[in-house]
Amino acid sequence: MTALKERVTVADTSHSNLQRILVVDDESSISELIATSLRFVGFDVRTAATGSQALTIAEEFKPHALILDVMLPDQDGFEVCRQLRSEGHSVGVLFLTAKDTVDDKIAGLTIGGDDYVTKPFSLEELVARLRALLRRIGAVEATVDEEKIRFADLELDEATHEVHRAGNLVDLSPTEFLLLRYLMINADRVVSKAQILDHVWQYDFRGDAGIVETYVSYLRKKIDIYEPALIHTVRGVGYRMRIPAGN
Amino acid sequence: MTALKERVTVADTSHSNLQRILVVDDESSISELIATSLRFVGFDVRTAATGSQALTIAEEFKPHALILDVMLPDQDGFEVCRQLRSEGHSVGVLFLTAKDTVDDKIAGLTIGGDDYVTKPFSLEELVARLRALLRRIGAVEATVDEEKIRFADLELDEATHEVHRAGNLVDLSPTEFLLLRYLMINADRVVSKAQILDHVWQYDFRGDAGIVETYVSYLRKKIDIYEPALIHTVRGVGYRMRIPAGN
DNA sequence: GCTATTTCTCAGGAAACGCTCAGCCAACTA
DNA sequence: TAGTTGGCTGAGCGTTTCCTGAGAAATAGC
Repeated sequence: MTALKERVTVADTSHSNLQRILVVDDESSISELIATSLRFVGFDVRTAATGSQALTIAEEFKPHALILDVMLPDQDGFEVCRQLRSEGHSVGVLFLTAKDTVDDKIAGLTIGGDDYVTKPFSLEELVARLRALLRRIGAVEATVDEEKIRFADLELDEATHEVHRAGNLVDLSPTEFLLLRYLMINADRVVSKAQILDHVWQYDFRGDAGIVETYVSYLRKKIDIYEPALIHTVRGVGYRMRIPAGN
Repeated sequence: MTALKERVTVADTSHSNLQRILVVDDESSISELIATSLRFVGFDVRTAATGSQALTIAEEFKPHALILDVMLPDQDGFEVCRQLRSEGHSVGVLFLTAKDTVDDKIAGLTIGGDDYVTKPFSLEELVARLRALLRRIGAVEATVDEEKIRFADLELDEATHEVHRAGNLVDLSPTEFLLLRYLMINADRVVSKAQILDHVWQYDFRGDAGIVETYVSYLRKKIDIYEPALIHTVRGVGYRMRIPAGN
C-alpha cells in the first residue's frame, strides 16, 4: 500500500527498531483494521481492548505512541492517558472519538502534541496524523523524514497542507488532498480503485467506486492542467502517477 | 490412516521451503481447481471448506497466504481473517468475491497488502495477484524476485502494468497483457490453445478456442512488429515463445 | 442562520474492449 | 494438383469502462 521504502519485512517485534504503536479499541474489527494497516507501513503494533489491558501492555511494550479510543468499556481514554503519563511514560496519543463526542475535553489535546481523529476515519488520514504526531514528540530518530512528498514538479507539504505544481499553489479540498497524497506515495505503481477507496475514503463508505473517478477528474482539473499530465489511467486496472516523457 | 497421512505430509510438505497457501472455499470444484493450479506452479497447498476448518488448519500449517472466499457457510471471510490476525499471524489474504457482491461487502479488502479477485476469475490472474501479494508482505525470501518478467528484449512489469519491446513502450489491453504474461512465463515451451484458454480466460468461459487466435494476432501486431518475431505457431499443437535465431 | 464549499450520486456520451464471424491464406495429405 | 484442415486477420457489434457536467445533500465557515 504505501511506499516501498516503508516496507519492512515483518519479522517480529520484541526489540526491533521499529516504532511501537499500541492500538486500544474495544471493537476488534477496528483495532485489527488499524493494526494490519500500520504493520504494513512498517510499525510494530500491539492491540488492547480495555483501558487496564492497555496499561498492562504499555508497561512492557513501551510504545512510542498510542491510538486510543476515548470510549472504552472500563475507563475512558483520558484516564488511561493520565495514568500512563503519571508513571513517567512520554508517549504520544492519538485519540479516536465518535464524531459527536467532540466536546471540550478534546479541544485541549493538540497542545500537548497529542491529536485526535473522529470515527469513521480514512486510513490514509490516520497514518498521516500518526506520523505527524511522532514527529512532533520527537520519536522519529533520523530526520530523513521530511514533511514533504515530491514527484516531478509536484510538491505536497504535510505540515502546511499545501500543494504546489510547477511552483504554483494549488487549492485542494481535504479529500482531493488525501487522494493526491495516496497517489504520490504510490508513484509509479498502479493502484486500483478499490485500493484507493479502502485507503482514502472512510472505512464505512458504502458507495460506488465511481466516486474515485469523479475525484480523479477533480484532481486532473487542478494539477494536470500543467504539462505533462501526471495522473494516468490504466484501463481495467486502476490509476498510476507517472512522468510520461521517457516513453 | 493417520500414519499414512502423516508420512505423506512429512514427505512433501511439512518443512518444505515452498510457500504455503491455504485455499478456503466451500465449493470443492473451485478450491480444487485453484489448489491443482497452484501446486503445479510450485506452491504447497492445503484446502478448507469452512471458516473454522480454515482456522484449525492454519494453526499447524502456518500458511504464508490465504485465498479466502468471503462467502463461507459458517462465518464470513473477514471474521476468519480477523481471528487469524488477532492471533498474531502475519498472513496475507487474497479474497474471492462474487461479482455482484460489490455492494457493501468488499470494503476494506485491500488493507495491509491484501487484495481481492472477483469470481469468475482467470487462473493467470489469480496466480499473478497471489505472487504480488506475497511480494508485498515480504514472504518471498530472496529479492531476486523483481516484479518484472523478461524474455529476449521483451519486458513485462507487473507493478506498472507496462510492457516494453526493444525499449519501446507497448500498450496492451488487460487480456492481451495476461496472454503475453502466460506466454512469457512458459517461454520456450509450447502451450496449447486449450491451456491458454484455461489459464488466461475466466474459468467459466464457454466460447470458442478461436478467440485465442484472435488475441495472438492482436499481440503480434503490437509486439512482433519488431524483429525478430517471438511468438511462433506450432501448427496443430499450439504456440511457443522463442528466439528464432539459433536455426 | 445563511452562504460557500465539499461530498456524493447520477446519467449521457465517448472510447476501449471482448468476442464472433467469415473470408482468406498456408500447410499438410492423398 | 486438388482437396482438406488449421490458422490468420479484418470487420462488426454489443458491452464495459471511464470521463465529465449537473445537481442534490451534507458540512463548514462566517
